[in-house]
Amino acid sequence: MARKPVTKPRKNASQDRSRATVDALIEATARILVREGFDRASTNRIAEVAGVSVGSLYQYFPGKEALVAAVIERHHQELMRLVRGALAEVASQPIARAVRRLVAAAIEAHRIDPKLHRVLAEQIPRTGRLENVERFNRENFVLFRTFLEEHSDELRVVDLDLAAFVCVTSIEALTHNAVLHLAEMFSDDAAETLVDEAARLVLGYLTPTSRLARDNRQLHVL
Amino acid sequence: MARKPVTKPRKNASQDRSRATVDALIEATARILVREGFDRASTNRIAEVAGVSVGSLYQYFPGKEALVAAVIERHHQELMRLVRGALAEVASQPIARAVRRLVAAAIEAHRIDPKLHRVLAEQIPRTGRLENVERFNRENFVLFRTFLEEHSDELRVVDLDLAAFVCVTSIEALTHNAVLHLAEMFSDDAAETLVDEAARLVLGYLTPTSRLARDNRQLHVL
DNA sequence: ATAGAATACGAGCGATGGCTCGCATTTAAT
DNA sequence: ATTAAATGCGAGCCATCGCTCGTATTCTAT
Repeated sequence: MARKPVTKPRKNASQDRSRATVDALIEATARILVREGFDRASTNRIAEVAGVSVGSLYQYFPGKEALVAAVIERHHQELMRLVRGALAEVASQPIARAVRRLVAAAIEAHRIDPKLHRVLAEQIPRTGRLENVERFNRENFVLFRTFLEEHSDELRVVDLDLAAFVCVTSIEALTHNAVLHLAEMFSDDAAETLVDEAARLVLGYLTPTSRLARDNRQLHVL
Repeated sequence: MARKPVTKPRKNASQDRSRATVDALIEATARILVREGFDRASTNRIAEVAGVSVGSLYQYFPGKEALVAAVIERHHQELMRLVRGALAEVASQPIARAVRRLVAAAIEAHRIDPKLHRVLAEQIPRTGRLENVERFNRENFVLFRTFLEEHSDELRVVDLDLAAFVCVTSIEALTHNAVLHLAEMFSDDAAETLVDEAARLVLGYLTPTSRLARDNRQLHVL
């Protein structure tokens, strides 16, 4: 096929080549998922879009599920980087400020790649090996629970597990629905309103009324 | 095929026969969805389980999607019967009581057929004709919004659309996650705790602090 | 009893999808 | 330059799926 069997030593090594193939495959999977949906994401099509043959695909991935799982994994890593960052940054701040920041982070996270997020949430069968979506929320739960522990003196709730469940579930659902249903027309303005509302929701739930009133006053001053 | 071409006039009429076929098909679809998942629910398999031939299936349903849609529809009718009932019953009560009752209804609804609910939520591609799931939540939103309107004097929120979105989303997510993740080991006791928490969450969000304190006192007395 | 309408049947067509396997090309080592 | 390992290729196998259509059965009306 190569007219001139070019003897010139080519570029980089074999490990790089295969890595590129793998990356191309994951990227292609993501693109197809976003642009054509889960159903149209056949292994043949993925390979084609990746500019790679099906055979190569099966050298690196045991099947379609693994491809999708890789996409999910990559996406979740991005999200968690954001969330973890916000949590660290906020760990020692008063709870009112902290919660606001965390909600903001949740929204940011959902705005990273909304279309992909939507496909993953709506079209991926959460069956077999693809139930990892749950693990993702588990991690959020654990992180938020430790956050609550460190602020337990500011809270009125007793059962921290329960409280973490309530908060994480609510925030996730709110941001998720907001970003996905309002879709593209989700302005920075709308985002701010949502942060206010969500923060008020979980703060009212977490903190004693006295503290809530005081914090509200302080927030308005700032 | 019939050994004795029994001349005895049989029972009921043709309309009943076809109705039975349709019912059997819907029921079979639901059963397969629950027991084997969306992927294994092929039209052939559905017909087989329904004790009916594929041909008959296609006389009453234009395709697989329609079958699934019918199952969804039936399930949602049940849910909405519950929700609507609770809302009517509670329309004129003070908001603290009302919200508690509504949350309780949401949980009841999710406990009707959790396994089916789970499959519908997790495995059905929300694409094409099957996006009706969203319409369902739309209705909840509208119902709850009018509820808020009628209690607007008891609220501190200004934007009722926004408030309805926050409440419906949170309650739905909480009950959904609770019932599905805790699965079978979701005792009546756990349900009660959840009602408390969810009610506290949205009441704290909806009502002014003064009213909240007063209502809490009242609830404890009762 | 008979005819025609309604209902049911199920073998099989055409399409698609996941995946394999034998062979080609590229790279690294000698 | 030679060789073996690594990597890539893609036609095509096999299974499944959604769905059609010609035929058989049952029901209603007369």
